[in-house]
Amino acid sequence: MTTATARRTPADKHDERRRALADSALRTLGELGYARASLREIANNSEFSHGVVHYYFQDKLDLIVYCVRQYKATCVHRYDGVVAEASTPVGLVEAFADKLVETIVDEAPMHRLWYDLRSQSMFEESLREAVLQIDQTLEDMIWRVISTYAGLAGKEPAMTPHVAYGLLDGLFQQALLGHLCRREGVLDDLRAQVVELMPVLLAP
Amino acid sequence: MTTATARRTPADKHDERRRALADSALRTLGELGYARASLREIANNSEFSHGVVHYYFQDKLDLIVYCVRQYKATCVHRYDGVVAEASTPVGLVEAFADKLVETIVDEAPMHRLWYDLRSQSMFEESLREAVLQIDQTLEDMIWRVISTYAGLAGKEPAMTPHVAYGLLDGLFQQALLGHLCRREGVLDDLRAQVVELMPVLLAP
DNA sequence: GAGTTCTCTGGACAACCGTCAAGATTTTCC
DNA sequence: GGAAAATCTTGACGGTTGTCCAGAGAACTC
Repeated sequence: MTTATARRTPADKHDERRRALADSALRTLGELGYARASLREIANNSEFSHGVVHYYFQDKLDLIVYCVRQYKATCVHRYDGVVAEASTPVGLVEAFADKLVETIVDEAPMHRLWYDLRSQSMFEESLREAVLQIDQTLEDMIWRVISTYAGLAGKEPAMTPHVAYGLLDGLFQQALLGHLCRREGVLDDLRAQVVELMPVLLAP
Repeated sequence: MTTATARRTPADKHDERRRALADSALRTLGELGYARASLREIANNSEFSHGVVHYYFQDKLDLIVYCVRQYKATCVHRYDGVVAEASTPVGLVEAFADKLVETIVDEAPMHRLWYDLRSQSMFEESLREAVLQIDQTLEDMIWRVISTYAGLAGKEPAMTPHVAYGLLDGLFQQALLGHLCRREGVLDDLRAQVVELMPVLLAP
């Protein structure tokens, strides 16, 4: 009770603990993937013991889904700055492409985890609700970029948000795999690809 | 030795056995995914016992990689007919879009397995070589469609094979997930999306 | 048809998994 | 400060996994 930050209720503390545990789990999940990250390994890479997981989460799937949702929350506003600070169409596109590249460099483990989970949801029905929600959020995020870009260019988007997201996601996924394989030039390629693709997404 | 087909060497028979085992394994893998398909489950869904796997394959990963390569071989010529029979640009595009939809309907388990394995290769380095090879083969397959399409239309492709494949793969993956979630209209959407996208892939 | 090689079975193994619960430890509250 | 509630540790459990192996069975050679 010595600091001003100690004014939290027990429920808040409980949530805070869940977040901390999920944070540790995300690191391990990003390193090992969904299948090979055991609860013991997750706990080992954290300050907790392996039994505490079932105090804060019902089971492994509950933990995973919570982790994924938490990751979504930190991820969804990554391009807000790009949108806010852009003043020209070309400037927006280049800042966006740079940010995509930066994302791959800085957060490759998190994103391979995301693709892992999305693939798992094709088999595991209980993952689908969370995955579809996150996918929708990412689509919205991309759409904020594209509609802003269209506004700056004085044109209309030529595609639905869903299609635009699907196209960009395809390129991003390809670049992520290439980056993890330490292929030369994939990041520059991605930047160039995005700069070239974005005008195509607008109606002439 | 009563039939004409019995003229195989022991080595051939060994390979044939490997193929049969891999065939069974592919079915189970398509149903359960890479992580949850155990060797026992794979053997149970086949005519073999679980011990025989290590007679024909070094370990689980060896089996998986062999399966993936075998799947590639059956998959890589799926669109050859479309390319061969097309006589007009629009006809090619529509036949191609139809075939993509048919692929999702008929072979959803195989394709979710493919995306599962590609995601796993982001974590497991030993999978990458096979995955990159297959990805390249699929890219070549797509490129045969697109370059034929460009020829029929009397234009030039506006993108590299890599980019074109990335874009289409993004849409395909999205549609596959939607199909597995039993979303209404995803297949019709995919068809329309492809028909709309293909002209964009050509230079004006 | 005996002997050799190939093929396959089924059980055993050590390791690991998710889950749980009993009890130790800490925190909270009066 | 002591009771009550919360948080956490530790060890155990039943089950599953990949792998290995001794030996049964089949196929082939001479």
